[in-house]
Amino acid sequence: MPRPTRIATSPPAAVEEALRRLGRNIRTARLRRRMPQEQLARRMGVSRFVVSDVEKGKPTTGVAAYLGALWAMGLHVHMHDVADPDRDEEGKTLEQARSPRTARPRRSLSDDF
Amino acid sequence: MPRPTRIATSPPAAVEEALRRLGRNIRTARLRRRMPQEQLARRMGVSRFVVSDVEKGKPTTGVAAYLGALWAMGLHVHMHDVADPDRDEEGKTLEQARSPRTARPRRSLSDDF
DNA sequence: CGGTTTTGTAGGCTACAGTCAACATTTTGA
DNA sequence: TCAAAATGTTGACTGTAGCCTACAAAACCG
Repeated sequence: MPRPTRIATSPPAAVEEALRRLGRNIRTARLRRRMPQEQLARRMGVSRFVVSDVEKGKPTTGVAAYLGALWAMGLHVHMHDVADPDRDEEGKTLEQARSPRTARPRRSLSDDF
Repeated sequence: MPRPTRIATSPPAAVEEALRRLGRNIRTARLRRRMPQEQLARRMGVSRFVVSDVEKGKPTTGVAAYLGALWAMGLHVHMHDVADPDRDEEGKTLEQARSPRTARPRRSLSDDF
C-alpha cells in the first residue's frame, strides 16, 4: 500500500499485537498440517515470501493474503464472527432507535455548542 | 499489492464473501456509532477512501486498514479467536505427537512411494 | 421540502508491496 | 552426526494501492 499510511507503517500497539497473534496462529495451523510455506503459497497463488510475511504479521500485506491463508486451511469461517453485529455489545447499546444509512450527526434544537 | 496476485485479483468465492461480510460488519458498527467515514479515517490515519474500500471488502487493501478500523471501534479483540489453535479442531487432530518448527515431510522407513 | 452532510466515483500521480534469484541459516529425520 | 529440506535474508525490479481533487448523488434532520 503505497504512500506510507500511518496505520501501516507504525500501527497502534494493539493492532501490531493482534496481527502478530494472527500470524502466529496461522503458522501454528500450517505446521500442524505439516504444510511447507511453499505449498501453502501455491494453493493461495502467491509466492512463499507472502506466506512468510503473513506469519510475521506484516501490517502492509494485503488482506487477501491473510484471508487466503485461512481459506487454504479451512479456517476462514473464523472470520464470520469478527465485528458481527450480534457480538458488538457497545454498538448495540449506542444504536438508538434505528440504523441510519449515513452517519449524519444529530443536532438537538437547543444543544448546539 | 503490486503485480496482481491471483488471491487478490480473483480470490476464491469463499474469500470474497468473507471479505464482503467483514466489510459489511465494519460498516454496521460504524453507523451504529454514528461515526462518518471521515472521522473513522482520521482516527486510523488514512483517507476516507480507504475506509470506503474496507467497507466494500476490497481484497487488495492492506490488512492494517481492516485491523485499524476494528481497533478504532474497539472491535479488534474479535480477531484474537481467529485461527486460534484451541479452536482449530482439524489441526488438533492432524497434530501428531508434537509440533515441529518447520514442515519437513516425514518419510517412513518402508513406506516411501 | 431544502439546506447540509455524507458517501460514491473517476482520473491521475507516486511511493512501495509483491516478486524473484541467490545465498545463509536453521531444523529436521534417520 | 549429517545430508536434506525448510525457512530467513538481501537487493533489484515493476505494476499498482493509496492518496488527492473534484463533482455527483444520496440521505439525513429540521
